[in-house]
Amino acid sequence: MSKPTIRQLEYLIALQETKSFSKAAALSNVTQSTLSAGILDLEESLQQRLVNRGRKNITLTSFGEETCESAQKIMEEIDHLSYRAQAIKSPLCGPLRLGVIPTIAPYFLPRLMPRLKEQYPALELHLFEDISENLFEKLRRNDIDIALMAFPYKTHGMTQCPLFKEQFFLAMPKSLTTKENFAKLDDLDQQDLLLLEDGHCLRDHAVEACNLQIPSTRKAYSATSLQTLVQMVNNGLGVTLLPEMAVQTDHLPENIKILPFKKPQPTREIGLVWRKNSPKSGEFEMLSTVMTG
Amino acid sequence: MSKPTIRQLEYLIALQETKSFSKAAALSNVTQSTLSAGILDLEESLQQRLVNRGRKNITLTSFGEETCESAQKIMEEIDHLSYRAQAIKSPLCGPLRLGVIPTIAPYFLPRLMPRLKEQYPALELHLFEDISENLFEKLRRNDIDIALMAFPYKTHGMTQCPLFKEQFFLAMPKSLTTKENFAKLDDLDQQDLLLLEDGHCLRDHAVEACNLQIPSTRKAYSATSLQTLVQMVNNGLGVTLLPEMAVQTDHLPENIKILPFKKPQPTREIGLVWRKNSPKSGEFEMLSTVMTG
DNA sequence: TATTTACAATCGGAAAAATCAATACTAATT
DNA sequence: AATTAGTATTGATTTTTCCGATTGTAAATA
Repeated sequence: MSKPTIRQLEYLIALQETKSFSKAAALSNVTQSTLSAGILDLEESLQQRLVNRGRKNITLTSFGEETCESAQKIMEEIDHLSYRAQAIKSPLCGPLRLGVIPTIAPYFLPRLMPRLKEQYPALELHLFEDISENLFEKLRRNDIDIALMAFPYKTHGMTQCPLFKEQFFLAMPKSLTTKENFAKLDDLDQQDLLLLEDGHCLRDHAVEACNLQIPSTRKAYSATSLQTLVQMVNNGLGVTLLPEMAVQTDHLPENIKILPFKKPQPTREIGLVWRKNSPKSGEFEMLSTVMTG
Repeated sequence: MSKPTIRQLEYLIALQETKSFSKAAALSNVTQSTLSAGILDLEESLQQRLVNRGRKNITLTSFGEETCESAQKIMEEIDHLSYRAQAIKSPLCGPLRLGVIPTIAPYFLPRLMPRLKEQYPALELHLFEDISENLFEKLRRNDIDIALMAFPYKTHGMTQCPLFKEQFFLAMPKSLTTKENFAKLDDLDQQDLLLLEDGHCLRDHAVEACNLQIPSTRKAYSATSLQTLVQMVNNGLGVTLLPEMAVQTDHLPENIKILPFKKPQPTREIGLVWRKNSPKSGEFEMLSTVMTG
């Protein structure tokens, strides 16, 4: 009544993948006899058949499938173990798939990349620009390792790591001059507020921050990027909210005037999101300090 | 650069528990030299120190702790594996800790136990009666294996297995005679509705079902068990809602009249809850069929 | 029907590993 | 300096793993 072996569990996984003892053996880099014996041992130690040995093709029993799932979990955990051991010695090294929302990417990445290159020259950053919803889905499916996005956003089963808050500014055409040097939230719904199209969290956060009811008729004015939005404001079509980083970085057109808000200032929070069980969690913490620093 | 061994991970866990190579060795039923070599091998294969070897006492490095957590997950998964292999051959056998809420236990268990004894004579049922909140906590802490309770109730990270719905009946003193043979939900807030004390989900479900605002002043009337509540109704102190099983089973006092509700009938759902990753999930499914059948 | 094919199980021996018992080593304590 | 309390090391022994060759068996083919 001994315990299953990691090797035996590997054999079982290979067997499930190949549905053949000989192929599974090749996959596991052992001879067929070894794998056969290994599986028999496993069945012996569990006192349960794992494989239906048909003449033409073999299948796993339902308990075999169940066992295989556990085996995969175990192998995954072991891989994580080894990965982390490696990552301690040379963290943030090799490929890393980073998702970024469109209202952050063009402003934050140019600042980030040089610093990252300097501190972690071996890091291969693969970028994916998409809206929060899609990034979240990509995270869940392990299509990306980590996402840079704006909160509040519910990310179940993930770790959220807030980096910093930034305030929104009012961008208006110079023609709409006021003597005021500050905008007030109350003023907003009286004017033509231009927003990004649906799906951009910036839109939601702006709406939320300003406590506005946006009638769907306004959708006619929605734009697909902040740059476009700025152009629309420049042409006198209305006003909009711009996040701090867009104001600092963008080469803004002539005809645009930026006003800060009086308190309460509308803000959004920028942060990282990753799967709670990611083996790279430790490295992501380090990444976050590069991003805040 | 080989892979960690299950045995090595066991050694590490023993080491964390005992903080001593010799004691850990004894715990693992090997000699001190074996365990020492095992840990060294593990450190070698991960290329990382796992143990701070102080003269007086040893500690795990932070990576050692991290590795130990993974090791525990792995061991747990392996235990599950072995347990399930065993459980297939003789399911629902041995000790099982079942939590039951007080508004179900006295009515349902007398019906359940004989059938359970018949179908699974080797099952050792240990019963824990408590309110939903505490049962949930006991589940989380693995103080019980499974709970029988009433829905809706949010049980995060658990599997809910609904068994059946039961309707509520109105229990009133015979003195309050109406010509009606049915009660209506609208009638309720005009009368003295007696409820269980706070914490009982029956109270919440009744309130919810009847769409009532219960002023806290009514608390004066609250009782600690359905039996007590029935006595209060019997003494003409008011009316109450009783679940179907209480009506069917209880030897109700003379002075009480039971009325069914007109549609929409208020109901509650009875079901099982267990940890999603419980190795006994398969057996619990079987248990549920005994309970519905 | 006889033969071939395809595949898993089994066997015996060799290589690798895990383990033990004894011993060496090291720092703190007496 | 001797003792103590702990871990590391060593060499022999047992156990496990693995290979290569062989056997066994049902299906496919001739």
